[in-house]
Amino acid sequence: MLDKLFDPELISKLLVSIGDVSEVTGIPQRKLRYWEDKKIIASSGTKEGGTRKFDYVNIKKIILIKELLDEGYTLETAVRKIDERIKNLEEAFERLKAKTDAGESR
Amino acid sequence: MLDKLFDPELISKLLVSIGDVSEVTGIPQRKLRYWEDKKIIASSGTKEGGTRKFDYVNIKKIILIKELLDEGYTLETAVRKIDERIKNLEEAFERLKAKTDAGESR
DNA sequence: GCCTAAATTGTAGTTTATTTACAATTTAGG
DNA sequence: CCTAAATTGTAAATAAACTACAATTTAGGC
Repeated sequence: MLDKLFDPELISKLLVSIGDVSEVTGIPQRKLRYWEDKKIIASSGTKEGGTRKFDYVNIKKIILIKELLDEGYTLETAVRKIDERIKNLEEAFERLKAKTDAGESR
Repeated sequence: MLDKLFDPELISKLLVSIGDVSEVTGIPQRKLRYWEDKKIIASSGTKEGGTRKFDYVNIKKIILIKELLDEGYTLETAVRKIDERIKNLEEAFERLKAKTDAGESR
């Protein structure tokens, strides 16, 4: 039972405002916008002319970058170092979503 | 590896605006506010005089209620029927968070 | 120490999103 | 048809976020 607890389909649809991402991660909004400009992170579900929204994977990415920056890496290096992990995370997510789509309990 | 994929600590901090919850669930904003007035759902992380934010569990609850309403149940009955499931969901969440806090990998 | 590129930050003015608080309307069942 | 539950409408006010300028700070190389 426990209906899946973590429903990847739903989790991937949870979009968080920049203000709340800033609170959760401890990264200032201004810096988040800068990182997005530099294509380091991406906002999603943002409608034309609307406000930014970040999803779970990108928020996780922000947290990982922050950790490496605190360890003294440059932005570029930090991003490169977590690149693989993020890729894995995304793929694992997609696999889980696909599996859910493919039926199973409700 | 795959650093936990679903980090319950993080997931429970993802707060979604009423507009986005409305989009995800298909329930009009007006109705969500009404349900909150009736104490059926709760918004969290809402700062005094600020805007509502909904967390994963409440969004899941909204979806479950919607399903039962579509099956013809009244609001009250729907809520009563999912009550147990939601309680289990919350508890499972807390257990997972506690386990994460208690150390383990990073 | 000085120079450069990277990294971060500041903010005014504008736009988008949400709120409250009033009330009206619709729906289901006895 | 009547009542209570359920839903909906909206104006005016407020909160939150946006952009687009540019300035500042930091880290390394020489």
